[in-house]
Amino acid sequence: MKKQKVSDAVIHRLPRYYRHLSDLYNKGVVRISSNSLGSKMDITASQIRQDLSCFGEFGQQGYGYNVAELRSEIGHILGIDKGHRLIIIGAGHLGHALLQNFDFGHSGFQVDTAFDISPDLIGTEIHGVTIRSMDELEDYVAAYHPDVAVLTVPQHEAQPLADRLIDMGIRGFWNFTNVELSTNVEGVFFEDIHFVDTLLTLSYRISRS
Amino acid sequence: MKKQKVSDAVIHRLPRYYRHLSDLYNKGVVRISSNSLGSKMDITASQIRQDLSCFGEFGQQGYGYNVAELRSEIGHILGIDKGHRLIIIGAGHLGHALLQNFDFGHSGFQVDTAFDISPDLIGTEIHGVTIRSMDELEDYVAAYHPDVAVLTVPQHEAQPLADRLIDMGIRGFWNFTNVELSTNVEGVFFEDIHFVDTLLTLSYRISRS
DNA sequence: TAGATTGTTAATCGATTAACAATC
DNA sequence: TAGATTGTTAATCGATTAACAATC
Repeated sequence: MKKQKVSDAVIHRLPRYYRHLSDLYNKGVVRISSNSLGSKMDITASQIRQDLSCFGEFGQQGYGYNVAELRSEIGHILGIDKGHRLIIIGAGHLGHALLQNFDFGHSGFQVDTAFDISPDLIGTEIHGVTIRSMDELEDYVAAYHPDVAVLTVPQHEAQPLADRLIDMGIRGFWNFTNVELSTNVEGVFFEDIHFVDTLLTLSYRISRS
Repeated sequence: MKKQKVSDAVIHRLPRYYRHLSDLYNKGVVRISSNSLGSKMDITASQIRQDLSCFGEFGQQGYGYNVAELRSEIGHILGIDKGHRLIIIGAGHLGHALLQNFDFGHSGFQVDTAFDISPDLIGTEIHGVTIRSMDELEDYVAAYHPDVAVLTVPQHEAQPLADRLIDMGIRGFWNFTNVELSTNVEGVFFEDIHFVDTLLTLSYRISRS
């Protein structure tokens, strides 16, 4: 096992490995070689073995990898078994959609609660999750210290809100507003979902074919 | 101007350039050097000049780039002025959220119509867009040939639906289901939004800090 | 003109692929 | 045992950065 900094390229492939292995697992496939997994995922066998070698030795010569085992190892590397907890800030259409459709448990996250400013929503439940007033945010975070905040708020509120939450100790942001968040606090991570960017990439591709 | 295949890395940075230039433009900034833009975006000036050189010469020695002009050039490269048209398939929570919150026009797209199977939704309007029955899909696409389909349908329906739409002539898919779509038809592009993957990346990062 | 900054060529760095000894 | 397939080292490829002549 090599012990070096794991590159972003590798990190971004991990969820994809996990997804494909889960797929095989659900189909009842027991073992797979880097070669077959590679053709399924359309990457080289070399790359798979190289990627995995960042984290350990999970295969067996002459046999390949046990699907259930490799899946669980990668899940572990991704922190799926850490019991991370998150709060959702903004229960508008998008927050609502996430609460209703997204299987957080599947990624090892537990949704603690949601916050909104709308009096109509405060006190109601969506998919078993209580919507609280933004006024309770400070107290709630202080009492239960969730790990991650999901931001589905208006664009201009995102950065000041993130700064507030970082002060309260939140370490991860799943950011659905179309701004790039930043901080100089160590150990805080942002995952920005830029819908616009992906649509523009698509626009680029269909524009020149 | 070099004329080679533009790498994926470059293509994925284009929307980000566009976003930052729009930002500067809205703030009234008239000119910017690759150096200042680089520090704003946290990339090297070299990379910016190298990236832009794939598409033409947009700057002026000793001056830098005119913000409005460069923004408009990149918008043009991205196909923002092509008048692409799209349809939304699935008007559940997520489709609804996109219709209500997402400014398609901003990316140069026009939302033609949406489709759903729910009798409660069919015939209603969301944000000025009519929801039609899935039964009308074939006829509608044949008559108006939209360019892109947004898929916010259940996972297992995504690939067969995509195949159908490709047959009808759709060239681009903005896919919000958690499966990787594929086809062997030439000139069809998929932009898969994997919510799970990004959340798992975040999980990875907060798990080891 | 002098200073600034481009576009491009060359150098470096890192990521992907190939090769192969080790071994199940 | 023979065949298959790993983990790792070496080779290649491509992307990023540095350098600089051209020139506004």
